[in-house]
Amino acid sequence: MQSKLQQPLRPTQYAEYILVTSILNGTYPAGTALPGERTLANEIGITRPTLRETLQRLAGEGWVRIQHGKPTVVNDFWQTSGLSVLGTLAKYSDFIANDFIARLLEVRVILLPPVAGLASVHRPQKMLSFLGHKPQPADSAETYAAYDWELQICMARESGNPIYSLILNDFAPIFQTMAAGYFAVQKSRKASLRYYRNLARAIERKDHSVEKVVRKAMKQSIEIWHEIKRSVRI
Amino acid sequence: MQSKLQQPLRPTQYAEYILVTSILNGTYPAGTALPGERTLANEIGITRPTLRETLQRLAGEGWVRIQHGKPTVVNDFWQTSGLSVLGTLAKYSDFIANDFIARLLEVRVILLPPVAGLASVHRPQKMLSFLGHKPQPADSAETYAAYDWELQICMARESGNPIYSLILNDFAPIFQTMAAGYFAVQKSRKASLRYYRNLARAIERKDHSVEKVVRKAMKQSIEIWHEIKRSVRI
DNA sequence: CAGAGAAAATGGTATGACCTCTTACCAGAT
DNA sequence: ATCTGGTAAGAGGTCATACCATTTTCTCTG
Repeated sequence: MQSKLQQPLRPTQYAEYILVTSILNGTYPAGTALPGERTLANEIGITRPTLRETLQRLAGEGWVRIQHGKPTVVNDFWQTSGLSVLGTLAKYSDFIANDFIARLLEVRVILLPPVAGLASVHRPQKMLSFLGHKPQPADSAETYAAYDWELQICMARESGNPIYSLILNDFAPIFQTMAAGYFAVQKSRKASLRYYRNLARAIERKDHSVEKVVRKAMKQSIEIWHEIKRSVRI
Repeated sequence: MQSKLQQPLRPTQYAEYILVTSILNGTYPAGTALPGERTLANEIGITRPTLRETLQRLAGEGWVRIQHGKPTVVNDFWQTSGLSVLGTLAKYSDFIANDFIARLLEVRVILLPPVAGLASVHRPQKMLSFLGHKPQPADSAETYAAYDWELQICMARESGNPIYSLILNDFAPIFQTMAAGYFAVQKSRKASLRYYRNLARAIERKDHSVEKVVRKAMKQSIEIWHEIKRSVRI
């Protein structure tokens, strides 16, 4: 799979592209020093202020460590970066992003059921009203993708713990790319409709079965995703 | 509680401080447009390139939305930011950070047990060797804080799912500030020692009791934390 | 040989000019 | 009166260059 279509990128975006790919492909290995800003800007073909904007941004994400007077060094972003790298990785290296989708879905199996449980206890009416206008069987993949994402956002918000919202926001870029392919398959849309219906019923029952319903649906979505990937590769 | 002692901040850090606090205290409400870069730089007392570095960084964290030609607008960071805001919030507004610690601990109760379970299955020997050199009862609070943090990092790394490491990295800044106060209390250190011992035994038993042990310890840590906060307020 | 100081390297900031995009406004055509 | 196109203003994007601050290295001196 190729990287995103590289339109005439702005200098700052081009610099980010060059730096990130160079770090990922080993041109600038973790632990080594980056060339000086002056030479680096010259190599990339942009000016130093422009390069610095990009460097500051990458430093904020944990890719590099900038220190006054010392050379800027490349980090092992597994040890220094936060979830925000997922967005950048999704931008510039799709093949890595595909590996991450499976891992992301695994995390979701752990995280979302308790979140749904909290939301169903704190704000059951909000959840039910959202589940009330679920998509129709004939709706497009985009409609399903948008609705499914909004449902997760809704659960996180109504859980009462804002941390969950922040985590979800970091998941957004990779999730969006995944959802397009996922909901293009009819089986996924059908499964999701069942999930939405079962979830609404569980919330109405108030018998703490919400977590089980969500966990089951999340596990099933992993299986469907793997099926899709298999069928695509053949 | 006051904000961190503001040393002679560098212009770029000063700008970040001004902007973040101004957003948090409502000077620049979410949804409104920020003053133009030229006037804003003038107001803060720095130059435009310097301001831009800060703005780019804040935009990367989701505080503002920058678009070519249009004014820069302030975001509702609950809807746009990722976990990385926790670090910035911890920097500039401790009172909010204190609210977050409780929420962060709640998330940890959900997240860490499964992570520990995965790590104990994938790399039991690594976990046991790490648990082998646990701190002594007489060690300092700093020693406990460092060890406890490294244990979490170790579990995330050995879980086999790198996403967990990224999440933990985002937790780091707030967790570090919390650990200092937490492990200053002897009860916390004793409880942790029991936890480390029980965890090692559970891993050796290989009977899937690891998750329960970790969950119990995490819940207890919340109780202890609340006790500490109560005693401090009186 | 050791220490102090100068020089080099590197990141940090400042100026000011110019380019590009977006928007709003206005004159002209329909 | 309405639509269309152009034009100007405002905002962000980039560039060029000079200078400041910190760190490191090397050299000179005692």
